[in-house]
Amino acid sequence: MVAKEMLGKFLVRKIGNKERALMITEVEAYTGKDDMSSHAANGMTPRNKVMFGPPGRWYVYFIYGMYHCLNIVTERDGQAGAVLIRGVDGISGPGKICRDLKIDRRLYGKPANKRSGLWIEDRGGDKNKKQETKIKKTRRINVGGHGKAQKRLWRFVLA
DNA sequence: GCAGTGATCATA
DNA sequence: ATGATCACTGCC
Repeated sequence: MVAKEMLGKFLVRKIGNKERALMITEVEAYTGKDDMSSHAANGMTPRNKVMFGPPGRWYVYFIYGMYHCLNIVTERDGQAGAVLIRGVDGISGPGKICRDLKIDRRLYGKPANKRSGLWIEDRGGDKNKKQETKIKKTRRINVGGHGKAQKRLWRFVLA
């Protein structure tokens, strides 16, 4: 699973001429119709369609009337799947990350690269391997759905 | 524990 | 057009 490989990498946000790089500490994986807790569980809609597209693009959605959440598409074109970035160094909670980094629907469907102003860098080197042992797996937070999907250990946290 | 808040989606 | 739901947060 791609999700845990993202732990320890850096989320870099460019605002104006300033860059902020924050280590990713908490993620959750979501897939498609085999995952009842996923936005993509019931097929493609205008909101989730980027999840079905090629990987490496941002899936940003607005929720509860006041927060955005940031995901990156991870599965091959045609296969729904994304990883929700729930926590970075110094900020915990997907809503707060988007608020602090000024992430909103304008990034929806944009690629993760410098051009879009939001991307991921691997600055870890060998450190990542040591962190492997410190990754905790838990159930996902606040997901709907039922049974098996809720019990999946698809939340990964860096200790 | 739960209110606040509005887009999204199924239903019609 | 309407109503239920929601991958959240902050305050109680």
